[in-house]
Amino acid sequence: MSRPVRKKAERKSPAERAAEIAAAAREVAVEDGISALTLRSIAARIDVAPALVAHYEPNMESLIARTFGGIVQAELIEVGALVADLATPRARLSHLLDTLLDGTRDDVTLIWVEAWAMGRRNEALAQRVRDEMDDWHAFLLGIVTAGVAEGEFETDDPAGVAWQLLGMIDGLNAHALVRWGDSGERGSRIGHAVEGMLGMRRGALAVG
Amino acid sequence: MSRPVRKKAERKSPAERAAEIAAAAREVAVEDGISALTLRSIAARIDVAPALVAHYEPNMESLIARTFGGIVQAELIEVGALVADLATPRARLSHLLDTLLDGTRDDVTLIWVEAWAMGRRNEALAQRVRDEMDDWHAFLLGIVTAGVAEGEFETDDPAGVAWQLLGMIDGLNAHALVRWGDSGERGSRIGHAVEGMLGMRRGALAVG
DNA sequence: CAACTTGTTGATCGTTTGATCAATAGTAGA
DNA sequence: TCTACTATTGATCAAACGATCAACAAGTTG
Repeated sequence: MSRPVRKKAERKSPAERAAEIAAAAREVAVEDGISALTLRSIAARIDVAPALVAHYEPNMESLIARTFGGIVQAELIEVGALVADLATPRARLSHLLDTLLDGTRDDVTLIWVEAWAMGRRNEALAQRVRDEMDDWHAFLLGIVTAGVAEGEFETDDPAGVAWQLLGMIDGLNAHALVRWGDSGERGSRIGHAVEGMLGMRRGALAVG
Repeated sequence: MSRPVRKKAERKSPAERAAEIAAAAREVAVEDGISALTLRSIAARIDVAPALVAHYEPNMESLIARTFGGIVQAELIEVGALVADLATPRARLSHLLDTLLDGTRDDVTLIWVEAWAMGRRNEALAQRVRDEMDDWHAFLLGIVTAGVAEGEFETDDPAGVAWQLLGMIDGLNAHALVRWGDSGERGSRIGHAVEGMLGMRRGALAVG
């Protein structure tokens, strides 16, 4: 006779409850991916009736899209801050790659991979994915163009290089979702490829 | 009063029926992804009762895993044959990249992306994904080592380069699932990166 | 203190899914 | 021809999903 005991949820202001639901959704997504986002999984996490979650969201599509956006946006800000203080574009890029490929971000990688797939059935999510990819591209493009301006990098297609970088990072991380064990080597492998794209001599990226 | 009309399926030998079901599953997966593989979607395609599909498969997990394997294996064989006759490793690699990044293989890309995500809930699929990735890696490794032996490429970590190549290809293709429009540029962007990994001078990959 | 507003819930609906099983109807062998 | 075998099916189940809505109750206002 041990049913889930929930008396009655505390009454909160709409803004507060909406924020709580959004936070719960982010937690669920980080733990089990955005494919695990259901009215019931979110409601259970904050010990609330599923209908309440539905009451605060027009539909699941938009909730998934917004949750994806929140997580990915936060990561971009976090990573951006982590790199902002470094002296040179080369150092920023090198540290960025080390950070993104250190194998500790599989939770966010899963979210990206699921988003690419689910985006084909959820247009709101697809639009959000495009927006966030644009933001990441702009971030990388900033580093690349700065490096070109300072003479560290050399390319006639900075935007293309930025897309290429993003593709490499995402692809290697996606592989790690199923292939364990090689996380430590992910970062080191990408070096020469980046040097080739940016006209650097071999090993120049990782130095110092 | 227009119900789906199906009298009774023609009686076939187990081997024949099993092959038919496998083929139907591959068709469904290529059209709508492996997430669309259900007893009912497969049964409907060959105009058969859903229970018959279940009768031929122990469970959905293995059906999905085997269907994934069949599709991906076929593509590797197809692409391998497409490139086998070319004279030099450089030509093989160049043509391979052009082929895989020409934007005409989104169907298979969707299957890969879904497999990385679904592999976390379907161990049989995850194992199959690892196996197929190993095969692709071995294929790329063969080209790289041949190039090194013939003096076209230069690297002290051919296996790492092969993984890197695979990651780049998959990442760029995955992006295209949501970001259309740039398919024509995918192939051209990867060139300098590859040249950097393989110690080639700029532009050497694409020549002739 | 009464009336009103509204945050919250249980109940319920319609779908879709994988799975099981007794019953049916072709097919081959005696 | 009769019998044994088995490929195939309809019916059905439980689980999980998004969604809706009348009803309840905790605040707020007058």
